[in-house]
Amino acid sequence: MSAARTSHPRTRIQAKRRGRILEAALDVFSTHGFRGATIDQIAEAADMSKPNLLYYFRSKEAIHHELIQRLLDDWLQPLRDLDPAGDPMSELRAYIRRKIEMSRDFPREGRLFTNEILQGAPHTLGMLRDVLKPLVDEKVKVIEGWMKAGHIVRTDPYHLIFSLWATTQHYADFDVQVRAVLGPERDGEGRFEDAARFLEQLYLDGLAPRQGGK
Amino acid sequence: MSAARTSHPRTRIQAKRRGRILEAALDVFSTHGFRGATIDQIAEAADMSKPNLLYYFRSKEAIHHELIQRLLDDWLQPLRDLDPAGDPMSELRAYIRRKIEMSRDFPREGRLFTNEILQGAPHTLGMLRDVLKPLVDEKVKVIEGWMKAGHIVRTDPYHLIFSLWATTQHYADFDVQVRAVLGPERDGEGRFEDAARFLEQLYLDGLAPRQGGK
DNA sequence: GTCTATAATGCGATAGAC
DNA sequence: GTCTATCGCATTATAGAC
Repeated sequence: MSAARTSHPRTRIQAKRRGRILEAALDVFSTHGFRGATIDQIAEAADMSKPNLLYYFRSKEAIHHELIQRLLDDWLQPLRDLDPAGDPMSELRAYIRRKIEMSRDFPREGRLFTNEILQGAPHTLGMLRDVLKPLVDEKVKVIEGWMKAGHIVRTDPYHLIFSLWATTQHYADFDVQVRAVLGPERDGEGRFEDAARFLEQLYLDGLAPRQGGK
Repeated sequence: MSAARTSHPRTRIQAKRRGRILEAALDVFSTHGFRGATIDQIAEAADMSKPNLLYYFRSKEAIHHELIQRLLDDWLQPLRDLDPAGDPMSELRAYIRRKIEMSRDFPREGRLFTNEILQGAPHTLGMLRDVLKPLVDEKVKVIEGWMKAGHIVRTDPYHLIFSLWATTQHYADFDVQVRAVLGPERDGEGRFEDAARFLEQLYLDGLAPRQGGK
């Protein structure tokens, strides 16, 4: 069969090999960026020859494109899960927990996106407008609802979301720096738990309605 | 004279040309990363030929190295300026303001560092340990002093600093995303002022000592 | 489907004239 | 100091045998 290069492989064996390539590509793209990554590196990581890899994907760009598309949905799931009917403080706490867990368990995915955005989102700008912005706009309305109901203090909901993204994503993107600063004496997975606790305190205290109520 | 390649050019004309190269290189490295940048691009941006550029710098890596070294000091200045004798809330507010202004006025410098850290700090790891960590350790002690004196709530000072870095740096690194989400209707330099106000509110309210005491 | 070989281009760096 | 020309290697992608 000669349909290996389509996005929808017909056979199980093709799906499996494409999956192995994507897994290897995630490794390489996330640490070297798109241009810094080479097909050779990806092929070696996927344990196959370069021409063989290019039998499954038309080009380096095609691999990157499919990777971005597949991962964006997962990446936004915590924000999608923000429940308008839930208790605001519990929802925020759950969101922070989920995002910190993702930085701990899937740092490569985060770095892939950061690399992409940092370089001006050349392959992703359309998705930012068509997928990301509508979702954020929707959740901003949820947050504004909580503010009007007096459950959390009034503030700029867009910048609140940016701030949540930035603080949680930091532990994936700047992992090297975080570990260098914490030093060997505090090295270990505990930093993620410490981060979650700190961020819960910061956001939950910072957003709790004031007693005096303005 | 044949000393153009040393780090300390003797003549004014050499310093000027090297400066023009570094300015162009900042542009290119900050948007494409080290490996994504080409000497051709830098040379064109500096309006000189590639061999001419390589007369002033031994190699692509030498340009990058000097850029990182020159900028790190500026980059850490706001943290250095954190005054143990100052009012904690005013010091934090000033720090946030300074960092947001830097993201607005010097976004390329921020992206240069983020690119570098994201890729595992291959050229910078030593500086993180020798320069960054000692400075952070020193300022952590300052913050701990404020906590013990009851001026701000007790929390993890390392993660507080990470959080401040992440939230302020976000507006340089993720500028494309921020603008895509805010949309054309909120596009304009106002986003930096909005960000500063939001962050002041978050941190100052979140860190203010509770009325009931601990 | 997978391989070896190689085409085609991009890129860092140098040679050598002026 | 600056240029044109070019070397040498890396890298993307393809050709064609098996």
